Amino acid sequence: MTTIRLYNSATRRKEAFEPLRRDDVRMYVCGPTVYDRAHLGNARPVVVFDVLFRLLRHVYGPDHVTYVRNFTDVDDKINARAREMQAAGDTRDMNAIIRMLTDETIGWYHDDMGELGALRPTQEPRATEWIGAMIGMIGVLIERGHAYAAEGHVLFDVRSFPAYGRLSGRSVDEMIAGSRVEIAPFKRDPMDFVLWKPSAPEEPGWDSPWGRGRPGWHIECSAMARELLGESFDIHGGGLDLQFPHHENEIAQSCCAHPEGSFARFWLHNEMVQVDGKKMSKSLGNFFTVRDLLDRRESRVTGDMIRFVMLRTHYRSPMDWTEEKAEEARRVLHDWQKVTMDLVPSDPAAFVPSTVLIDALSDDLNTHEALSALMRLRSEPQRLLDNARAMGFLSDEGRAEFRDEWLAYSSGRGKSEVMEQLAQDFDRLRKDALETKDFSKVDALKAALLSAGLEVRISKSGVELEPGPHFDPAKLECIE
RNA sequence: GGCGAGUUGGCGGAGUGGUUACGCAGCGGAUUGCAAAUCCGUGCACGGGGGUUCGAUUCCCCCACUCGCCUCCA
Repeated sequence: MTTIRLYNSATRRKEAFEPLRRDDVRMYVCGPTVYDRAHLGNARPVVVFDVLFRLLRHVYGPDHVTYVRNFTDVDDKINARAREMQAAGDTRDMNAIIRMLTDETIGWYHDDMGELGALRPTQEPRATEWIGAMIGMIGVLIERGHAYAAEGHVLFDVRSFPAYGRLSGRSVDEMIAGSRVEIAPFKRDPMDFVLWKPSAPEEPGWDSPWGRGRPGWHIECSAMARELLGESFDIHGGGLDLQFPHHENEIAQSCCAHPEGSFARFWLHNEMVQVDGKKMSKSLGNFFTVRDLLDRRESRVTGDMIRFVMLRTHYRSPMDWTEEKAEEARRVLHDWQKVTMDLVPSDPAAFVPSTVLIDALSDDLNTHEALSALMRLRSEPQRLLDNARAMGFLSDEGRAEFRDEWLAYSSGRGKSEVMEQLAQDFDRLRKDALETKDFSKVDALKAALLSAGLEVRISKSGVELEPGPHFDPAKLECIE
């Protein structure tokens, strides 16, 4: 049996992973707040934890892993976006706008993350569908003396939980000393955080023992994790920027409401995506969305390419998105597509992944090494295909798209009479030139073909044309 | 200011107490009218200082720099 070793943020060590129950490995990952297209930073944990999900399924069996990732569909940023839309002339009431906005954003998210080769989690709960569980948990926290109501709010009393700050390695006193936030006057302690807050009449709100209001951000994960995974489960993942305060608060809420459980045993945090050495974030405005990248016609970026670039960097290191990395990914993936084009993927149930691949991934998700292992499999295309697919690359859709384009624009095989004609014309031109020693016409045509991204293969038996990594059909039209 | 992570060849990026992954680029060769593609070969490294050690890029200490969190954020 493969032993998976994972770096546990809670202990700051790489530890051998042993699930609580081998027949039900449980993982929770913080999902997006749905008010906008996912940017590249949002995509990183999706890809990273997708790899972990796949690895767990491989080791423990596909039916023995439960992966929960939430959608935050109640949040001040969503409310703010709805108000913006009203200001821009949308006449619907706020709740109607929000419903449309969150539904649409979730659809986009599924589309975009699907193109990155990410499997859907086992469950994707929406916060608004679990408000009752949140209210219940808040009630328990008040009963147990870990929370208090004040001016329509309910606050968590951080002083009631001695372990507060342990995950992120800080103490309440130090944080207060270095605090730069304004402190609401009704807080007993400056670090106390909101479990429930009142809603204005037009804002989304739910009736509760503390009046009409909405949950604070952190309680949803605690409540949904408890409902769907139980008081104790195996893995909790998310971006490093969530470690404090979000995950710290989740631990406080869950452990105080359910002291009989241990909440998550392994905490995994992925590092940030950077642009020009700075974290990509919405607040800095230096972000671009996955969809921007996929739709930018001239760069022709595919989901596989984004996935490749993501996994080329270890998940605990910051990752810079650069043109050079995208190009490397393009070149490698084009090659993989080409050499596996005519093969049929093995039945995933019967296929045994490469030991090197599994060993690499089992060592705290060394995806870089795993990709190197795939590259070394190039001389065995069937194994390359099957192993690459196990890593989420070379999907059926991507392969079909590649194959169609390749056949349409290569000579000698496939369905392209135009390209065949072009190759023959080129060959005749070249043979003439060999007689006359005047290569100017041949060189001009060759340069044009190459600049369209075609590979021009000249041999004694003739000329072959094939699309290369940078092939662009649009450029072909200029060629006479 | 507090806490944490990092600094590897031209670039990206693993890893290891001794024999230096891998990819790209570069260089040389085969091939070609010249190329492209392909194949073969090849040079280049571990931020600075001190310590432990027979031996450190790898362990320890100090310094410098970079990044992140401490406020919404994946």
